[in-house]
Amino acid sequence: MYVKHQRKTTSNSQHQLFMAKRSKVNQRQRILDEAAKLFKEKGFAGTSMRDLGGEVGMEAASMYNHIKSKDEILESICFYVSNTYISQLAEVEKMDASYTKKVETLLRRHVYLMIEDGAAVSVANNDWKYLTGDKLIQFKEARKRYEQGFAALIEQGIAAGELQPVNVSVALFTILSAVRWVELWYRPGRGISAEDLERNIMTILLNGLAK
Amino acid sequence: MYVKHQRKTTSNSQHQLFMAKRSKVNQRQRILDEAAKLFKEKGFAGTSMRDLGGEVGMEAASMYNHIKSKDEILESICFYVSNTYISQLAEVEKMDASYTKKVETLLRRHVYLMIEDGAAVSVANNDWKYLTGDKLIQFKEARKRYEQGFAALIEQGIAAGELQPVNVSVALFTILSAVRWVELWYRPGRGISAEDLERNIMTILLNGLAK
DNA sequence: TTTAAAAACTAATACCTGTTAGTTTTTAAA
DNA sequence: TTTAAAAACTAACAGGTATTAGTTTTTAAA
Repeated sequence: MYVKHQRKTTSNSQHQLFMAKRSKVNQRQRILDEAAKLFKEKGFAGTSMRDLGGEVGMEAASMYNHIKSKDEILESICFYVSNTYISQLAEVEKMDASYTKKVETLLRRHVYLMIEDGAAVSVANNDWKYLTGDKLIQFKEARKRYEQGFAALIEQGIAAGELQPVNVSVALFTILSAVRWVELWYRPGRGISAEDLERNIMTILLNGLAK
Repeated sequence: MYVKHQRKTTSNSQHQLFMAKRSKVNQRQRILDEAAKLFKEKGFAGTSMRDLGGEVGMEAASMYNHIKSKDEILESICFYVSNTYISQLAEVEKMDASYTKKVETLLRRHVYLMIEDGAAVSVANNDWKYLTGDKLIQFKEARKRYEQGFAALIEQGIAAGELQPVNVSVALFTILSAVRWVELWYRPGRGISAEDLERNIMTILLNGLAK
């Protein structure tokens, strides 16, 4: 996560086939991953560095060889999520398709990230408020950018007659919230596959519950 | 809130027209109200008793004349919300109406509580995890009871052919989540009235976004 | 095997936490 | 005006917080 799928750079030394198992970047990543899980479970303020150290298998103080501060951990997680969302928006905006299709695609990716990275998404959704100073401002701006881009798609869909003429803000937030339970509820093996889950959500939001 | 609309009991002494402005119950209620606002804003773990005292206009220690502990504040808020939800469910279950109408009514009341008591609902939604021991178990049970009651209405609606044959759990959580943004977003004077808000949400969830 | 950097440790820092004890002030009825 | 209870206060507690400094161990290349 956060530096997703970053692979070991094969060294130019022939003697070294694999990088150290405990390289700086990997340990940092482990700390971020465990932090996301713990923050999701107990909240940022409810998680101590000693808790986190316990989970990582390291003294709290030792983690400072890999991270700058507790705040920096939160920042890394939050901006990984916001950057991912914004990239997805940018990709969809470039698509050559109907607005319905664009909304559907963006929503699908939105849900997909929740399934893939539930803990990080949860932290970005719930603990962003503990960001401070510039970082707080930047995060709010990023979120606003995503929301406005998403809203624009809905608005254009309505203007083109593809979507119901509902209040755009209400539609946007209803959609974005409607999928938030995924992060709380979904676990593989809940009796429903990720595909079925996506399809059901799409049906409800696009076609409604009533017959 | 929590002891909603409890009115001053007119004393049997004729000399006393009004109760003291700072009676024990009122001060306690003020503490609970300010706590709900603060917990919503900064989280339970992120709010100190000194923060709360500052907001109430009282030393932290002085509040212990009115409350038992910080945990008890959280319990009062959470159970006020869960009790309200469960009463609403019980009322709707007694109704003589179609399942669509029942689902709609329950959802309307659900949204109404969010509009009326956003801070308390927010705390019950986000900070319940800081409840401990019995209280945590009881709260989870109450939530489960509400969710199962709500799910039963949807299930019966599907069985009666009134609602789309979607996965009941997905429908339930999509609906319950869909309205959660109200607590984060809605403020009177946002350019949309509570009635319009309710109507728009109902339209999207019952009829869908697509035309 | 030597060497030096990286990553772990222990100990200590200054500060913040919820809560209690004891005291003073406020309130409201006698 | 007296009295007693209620509600505020100050001071202190024991323990938790993130973080730093200094030291030892581990790692991996020379």
